[in-house]
Amino acid sequence: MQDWQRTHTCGALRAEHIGNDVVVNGWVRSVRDHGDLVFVDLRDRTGMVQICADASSASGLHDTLAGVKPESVLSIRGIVRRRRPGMENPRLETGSVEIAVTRVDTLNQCRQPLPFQLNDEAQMSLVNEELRLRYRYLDLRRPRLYEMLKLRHEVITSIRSFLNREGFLEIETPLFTRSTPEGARDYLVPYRLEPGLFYALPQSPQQYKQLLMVGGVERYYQIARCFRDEAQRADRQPEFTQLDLEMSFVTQDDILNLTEALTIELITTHSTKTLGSRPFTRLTYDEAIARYGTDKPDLRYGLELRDLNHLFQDTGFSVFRDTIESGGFVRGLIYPGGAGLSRKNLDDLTRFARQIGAKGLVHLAWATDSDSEAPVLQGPAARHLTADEARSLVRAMGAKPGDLILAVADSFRVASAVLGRLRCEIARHLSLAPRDVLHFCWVTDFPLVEWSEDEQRWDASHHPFTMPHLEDLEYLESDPGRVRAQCYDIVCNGIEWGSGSIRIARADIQSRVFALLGISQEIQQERFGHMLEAFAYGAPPHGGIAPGIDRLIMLLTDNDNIREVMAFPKIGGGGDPLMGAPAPVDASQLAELGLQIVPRARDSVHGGDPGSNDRA
RNA sequence: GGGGGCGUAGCUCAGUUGGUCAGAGCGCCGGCCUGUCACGUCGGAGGUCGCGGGUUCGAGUCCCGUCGCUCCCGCCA
Repeated sequence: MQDWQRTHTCGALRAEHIGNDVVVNGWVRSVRDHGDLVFVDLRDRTGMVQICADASSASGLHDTLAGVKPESVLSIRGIVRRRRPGMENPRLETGSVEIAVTRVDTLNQCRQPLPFQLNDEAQMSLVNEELRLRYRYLDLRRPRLYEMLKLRHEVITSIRSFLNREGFLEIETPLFTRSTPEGARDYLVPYRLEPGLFYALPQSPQQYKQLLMVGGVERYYQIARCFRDEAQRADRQPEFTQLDLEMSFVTQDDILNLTEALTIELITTHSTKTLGSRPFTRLTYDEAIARYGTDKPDLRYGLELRDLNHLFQDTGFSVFRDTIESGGFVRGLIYPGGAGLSRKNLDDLTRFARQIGAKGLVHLAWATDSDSEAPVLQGPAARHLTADEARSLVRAMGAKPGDLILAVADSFRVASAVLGRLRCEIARHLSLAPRDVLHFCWVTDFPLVEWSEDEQRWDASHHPFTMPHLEDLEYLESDPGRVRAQCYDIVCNGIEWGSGSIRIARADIQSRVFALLGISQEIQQERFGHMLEAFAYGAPPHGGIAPGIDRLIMLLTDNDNIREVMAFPKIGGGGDPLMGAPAPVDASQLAELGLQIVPRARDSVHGGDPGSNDRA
């Protein structure tokens, strides 16, 4: 053992170590120089301990210590001693003791100044994220980041332990695979041996896991990296991690029950948060849209949507009547206590509704000095409603005096979507969602296909291998829109955490679905021939699910930014400011791959702006 | 592809109608300080106001363009 090597970790020292001759290694968090007395806080991943030197008892060492720079790496030898009475620091685990230094080894002096003050959490929460990611190795020294990485590791460990107990095999699948034009844009990898051919990075291991089922594995899982070249959001990254799992000889309920048991174990083990419901609430897709206006409802609060068509069939208010006559819907939502909202607040809500696609937003404030027998409603639409209509409206909505009733008249889809978004907005304004509750629910029975206006064809709402409900099979050709899929999402607090389905394991059904999706025999064979062929050799009934690991850690740590729960995330355009990726490659590499770069018409390939953001 | 926000010292920010507006806090450098833990205190250095162009006697400020980050819509089977 080298004499600089530690005998204890910084965070481990306690009163019981008083008198011990110890060596600790770590990073300097701060230096407090009092002239003839100097304190250094030394930090490793286990915690922090105070080092103390004074001029009389340790003169050369005192000078060394006083000159050391924050974030330098030191080895400190010394005697653990009790702090003087009144000088204990209750905010430190090691706060009852300190180390009286007898030797200082500077293992690595830190260059100054630092790009940001990583010992100041208040400031770090404001520091430009690109800068933090460019110096991610410094950012990661913050205890908060270490705790996140540790939690992520422990959650994944629990997942493995649970699924191993349940008889699953963890199996790796290839990262170099073939492009499938469905779904998101692929990341492509050129094939050197035959220019013009490309691998694609998998958007998910979907096809491989199904082939594992055909291969008789029966229970598979993987902590799988997935790649999608799509626009980013606060909760999306070009590469992200899913718990991918698949099971054979199971029904939808088997998968839901297993996933639910796993989820409950993860939450109760790794969080102090309360589960919103046990067993998890189950909603069909139709119910979710009808009650919450979205297929990923936040169930931590009520505020359900209501249908109002039956009240306004013959109303004199033409906006409502015309919508209903032309097959549309009038739907409503309550803003509790919202009658007192200012004109500006109401304008903001209306603008918000328009932004999402509503033609307008009807708002009716119930004056507090009127009762439910003769409710006085105020708002631009109020004069169009009869007293009877006002009375039945407040009853149907379950409103109270002082509430604001919001209504949208449009197609069922648009009215629901707009009010669903307004529902979240209202809950945010009123802080209705408790931070310490995780309300998981299942949303089931999604439509198998959705009509795409853009492409004028039916589109798979999950993916083309999703099994229809057997009792709906007869409508597959005659009325595709009413066919429900054996498909499910697990949703938590308004966030889609994972989705899955029972897969089609019969070639005849698969062909009918492909036909519905407008995928010709030729295309079927070209793109999915390997799958169809596999299914013709004895495929077991199977299905699975893929919950997002990153999103789970976000939920557990109250982060709304996915970059905060990954060690080395990418910034907006998919760039990595630390590695400098993506980057140009040598002409010889391109030549070997048979690739030629065609500059964009607008600018040169690397015609960036030299004044900003260039790396040292 | 579209919309909003941001870009001034190492970091976080202020800078009004264009005219001592190149500023603050923290950090950094130097001095002093024996009980601090957001140490204190005295002094100092540090700026192509993202970049380019325009208007003007004069631009951090106004206009045009551009680059970057960020949030949202589209997109993400």
